[in-house]
Amino acid sequence: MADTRRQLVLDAARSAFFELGMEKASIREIAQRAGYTPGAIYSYFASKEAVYGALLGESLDRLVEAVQQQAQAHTPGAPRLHAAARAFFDFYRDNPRDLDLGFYLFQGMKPRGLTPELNEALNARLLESLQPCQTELEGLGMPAAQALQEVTALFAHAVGVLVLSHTGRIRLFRQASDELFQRYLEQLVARTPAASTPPPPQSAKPAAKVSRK
Amino acid sequence: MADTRRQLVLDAARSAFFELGMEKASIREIAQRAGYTPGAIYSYFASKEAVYGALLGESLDRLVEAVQQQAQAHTPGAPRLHAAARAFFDFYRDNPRDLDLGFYLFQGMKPRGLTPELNEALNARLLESLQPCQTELEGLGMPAAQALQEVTALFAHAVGVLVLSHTGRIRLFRQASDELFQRYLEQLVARTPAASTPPPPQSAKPAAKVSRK
Amino acid sequence: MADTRRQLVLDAARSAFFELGMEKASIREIAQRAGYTPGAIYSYFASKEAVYGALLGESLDRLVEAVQQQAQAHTPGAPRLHAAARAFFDFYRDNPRDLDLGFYLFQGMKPRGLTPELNEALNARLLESLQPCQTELEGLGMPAAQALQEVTALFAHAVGVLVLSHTGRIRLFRQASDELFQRYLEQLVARTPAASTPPPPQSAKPAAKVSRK
Amino acid sequence: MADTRRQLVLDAARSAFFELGMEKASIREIAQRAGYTPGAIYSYFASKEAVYGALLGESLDRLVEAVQQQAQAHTPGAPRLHAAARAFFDFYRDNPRDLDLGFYLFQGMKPRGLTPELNEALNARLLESLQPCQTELEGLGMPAAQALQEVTALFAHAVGVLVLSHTGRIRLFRQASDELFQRYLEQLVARTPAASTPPPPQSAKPAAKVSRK
DNA sequence: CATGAATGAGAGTTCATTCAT
DNA sequence: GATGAATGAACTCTCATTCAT
Repeated sequence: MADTRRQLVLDAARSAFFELGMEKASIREIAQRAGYTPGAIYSYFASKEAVYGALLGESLDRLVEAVQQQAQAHTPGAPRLHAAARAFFDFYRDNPRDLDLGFYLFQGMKPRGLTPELNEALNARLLESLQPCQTELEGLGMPAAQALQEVTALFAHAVGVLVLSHTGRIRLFRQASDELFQRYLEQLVARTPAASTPPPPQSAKPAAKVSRK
Repeated sequence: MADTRRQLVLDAARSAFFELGMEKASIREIAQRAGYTPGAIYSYFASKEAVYGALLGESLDRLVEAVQQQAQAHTPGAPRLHAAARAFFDFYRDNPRDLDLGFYLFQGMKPRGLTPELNEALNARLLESLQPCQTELEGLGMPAAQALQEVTALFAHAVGVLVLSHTGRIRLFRQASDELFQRYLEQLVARTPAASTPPPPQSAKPAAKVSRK
Repeated sequence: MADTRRQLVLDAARSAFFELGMEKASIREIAQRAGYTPGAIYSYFASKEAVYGALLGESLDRLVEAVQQQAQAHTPGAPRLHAAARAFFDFYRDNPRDLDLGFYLFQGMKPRGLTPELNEALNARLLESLQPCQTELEGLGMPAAQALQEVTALFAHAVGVLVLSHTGRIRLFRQASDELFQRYLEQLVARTPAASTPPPPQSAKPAAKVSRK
Repeated sequence: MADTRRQLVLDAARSAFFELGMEKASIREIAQRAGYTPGAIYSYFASKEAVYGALLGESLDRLVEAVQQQAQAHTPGAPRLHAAARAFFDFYRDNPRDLDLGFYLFQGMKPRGLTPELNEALNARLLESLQPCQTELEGLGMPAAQALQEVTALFAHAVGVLVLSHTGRIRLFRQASDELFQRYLEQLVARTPAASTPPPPQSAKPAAKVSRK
């Protein structure tokens, strides 16, 4: 019951943020959309920043789910790597406000909203979203350390292309972001040992997890 | 004379922004640092957003100069490509506030600050900063169209790594941004036809310019 | 049973007030410390001001007890006068928040919290706390009317020194509050007729009570 | 010109505070009385607390002046001591809100409004208001150290009686504050060596100043 | 008796911007 | 060109209190 109403606030916050952007999505605006008075918001969240922390948490949940769903829908090996990486990219391409959310969190948030615990949880979800790529790269015979490097580079490339696309700067170069990312993916696979050879029999030992140790 | 004073305001704005960040660099603060009262700023700039537009223009000027200086200091071919690309990357790595400036422009700015004319000028400078890379890739035998693709990807990759680094997210992966970008550069050179072979005699025909036509 | 719970709330209120001061000791805070929700407080008290009224009642109870205990522990006459007066002074010196409580009542409270009945009860307790001083002064041969004057002055002096001490203003004068009050006491005794002569045989007629008639 | 308007704000603040008390004298209320919008107040004062700091400063100025004026109107010695001490007492008896002002400052103010410099200045004024009493006591042959003790005690007594009077508690004792304070003064003079004898010829050496060294 | 949810009023403060002088 | 004063709208957040359940 309380969760339902908290969700109501969160939905209002998301809609406000998606329509108006960060600057205009004030507590007043959120409250109004939720059918509340401003003070009521503080029954559910300790501060405005906390609202955005929760919003980002949701966003990352959706991301993780999108990636895992796509990964499971494909066979292991290069196809599944493609699927996972593209799912990550497509998620933000199709939901650019979720990208904004992530940027905002790490730029403007005050310590109160982004507690160490929340930060930890958000980081964990981010790593989780990239875990399928790591797993597949290792499944293709890439050593764990190198796979981690490649995943990081993949993440960076995706973010870069998305930012260019989101800010419209990519038009300067008359390039399409999809193709750009696609080409990067193909180059990555080309660099991967077993990618062009038939995949080895399913390894009994599970791939090393992406983790901060 | 008027230009001198406008520059004074701009210097004050830069120092305010670099020290205090976007949120705290108010018109009041800028005026005070320039030795003016708030109203006076509006003699030189139409709005706060216009100030930041001008600030970004300056920033891109410095970027272009940094890249060209590094490019000229090296021999043509792969070494010069490296130099130009790294100069681009290092500029933002060493001056993260300039990166913020670029992001801010495309996220928070009202139309009033980013007029089409200014936008045009800013775009032109951005392309100019990447022109040396384009030139070198073509010098290494890469067709102009493909070189443009690669420059775009290079730009995207740099931005992605910089964002990861700037937001601290790269620590999650225990990776160093310099190495990450360096590796990308090496892969790019490896993909380039004449890069490992001795450079062909200086082409009489100048490389196609990066442009929006 | 209901009294027990009311006492629970009162204990929570006292701890909140003593730790956080008047401004920060909100109904929310009190409720939380009592293990209740804010609304529940209103089952026991009509308003926040009423809580503080009750708190002050308790405080005065403790004061009366402290004074009486000290007075009984000494022989009648000047020593017992000293003991009673000092007990009054020391109570507030050692518990400055109780002093705040008294001030708050007469400065910020709305009529609702300080009903005439409560006011009556609080006044009665205050007079009770000073009764031992009155009794002793009369025991020393001072006429009742004059003793009342002296008790009033003693009360005023104690309050004055306490306020100076509590607000730190006494430091301006490089004086110690204890000595200041002690000197006043000694002067009072010196003014009292029989104070230096042996006390007369215990009067059969009890001393006139401090009262508002 | 700016000073005139600052004074306007200060007058509005004083009237708001005197009529409504501290709690209800909000920035909005002050601004309205001054004919301003709330934001305009911050052109003159850094914070609400700063307004009250200035208000107290004014109050102490009036106090100092009242005391000095009364002192100069009387002959030196016991009469002038009486005059100065009574002027101090009467000032707060007749302007009880000024007493509130002083209490508020040292109880609730945040550091921002009560800077060390302001605190210093306020303390200096307070000492200044008591200086005439110190001077007269020394003129009556009292050693400087003892005179300081007596001035402190006098100050404390005055404050105590004023508080009792202001909070109405004095009625409990059916005493009049004026008489109470008057009697204290007479006792003080009686304790003073040369007070009943004709005053000595004007001392060439000026009396030691009340100071914190 | 107690909850939990919500209100409504108000708090202090900030800031880009305007405009008469 | 520059000032200085002021606006007006917004901001986040706090809190005593109410009331249906």
